[in-house]
Amino acid sequence: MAGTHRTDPEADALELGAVLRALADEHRRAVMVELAADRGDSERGCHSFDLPISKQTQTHHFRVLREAGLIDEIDYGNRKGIRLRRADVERRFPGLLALLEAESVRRLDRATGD
Amino acid sequence: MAGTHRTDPEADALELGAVLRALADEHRRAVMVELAADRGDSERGCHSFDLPISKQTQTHHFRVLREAGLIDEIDYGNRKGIRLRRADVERRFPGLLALLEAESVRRLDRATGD
DNA sequence: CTTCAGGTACGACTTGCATCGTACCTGAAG
DNA sequence: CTTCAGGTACGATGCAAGTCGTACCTGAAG
Repeated sequence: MAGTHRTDPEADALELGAVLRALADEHRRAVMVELAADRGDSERGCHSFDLPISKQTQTHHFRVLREAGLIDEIDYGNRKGIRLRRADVERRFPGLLALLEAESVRRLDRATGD
Repeated sequence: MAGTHRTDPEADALELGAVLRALADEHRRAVMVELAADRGDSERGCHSFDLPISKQTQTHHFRVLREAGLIDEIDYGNRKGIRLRRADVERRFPGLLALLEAESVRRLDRATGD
């Protein structure tokens, strides 16, 4: 628990434009859909999303999500942790995470039986 | 009432990605914020949004909104009408329009007293 | 120490897209 | 008919952004 938390914008300073631009990208949205569906809000390694892109690009995407105020990045020096800012996002944009969670269900439905 | 309605995707075929990409643009989001705030859902001319862009670009933006399934375009040949697909959007993405309406309130607050 | 995996910084490349110029269409008004 | 405003089609342009290559840093394991 020696991680340094990096939280960019304050809770009530989140801008809708930045959030929507962040969610417009397919890979970033995939990350947010997974995070929104995990009700436990467990800290996740950025390696656990299986993104089909290079690690430099992943760094870029997680930075965008952090600067939009959607996630925290916990820096362990060597590793990095990702955590959804559920309370802040839900307070500023109530219902947004529910939309992403619904998308998760929709994807699972498409995966099993169509 | 001789307008030809142009409705692109069916109600349950709206894709979250297309919707978020459409809302990521500042001008398109301004249009949607106004539409979401108008509970009367009156048909509006695309001239009534005071967008600081050329008419060709406006044509482009309204096309994106229509293809995303957010609005209908009523073609009068000479003119054009814009109408929010409130019921369809609300059924497919419950809470989304509320987020946009909240943004409208936030903008009004910023305009009057900060 | 060396080695290695995870992550970042910087730069280059490429794609997407917002924007507009030109030309054309449509319907209404003179 | 002509004129004009609203709208579209097509192409060109400029900029933002996603992507990756190279190099470097950090901490853990041998």
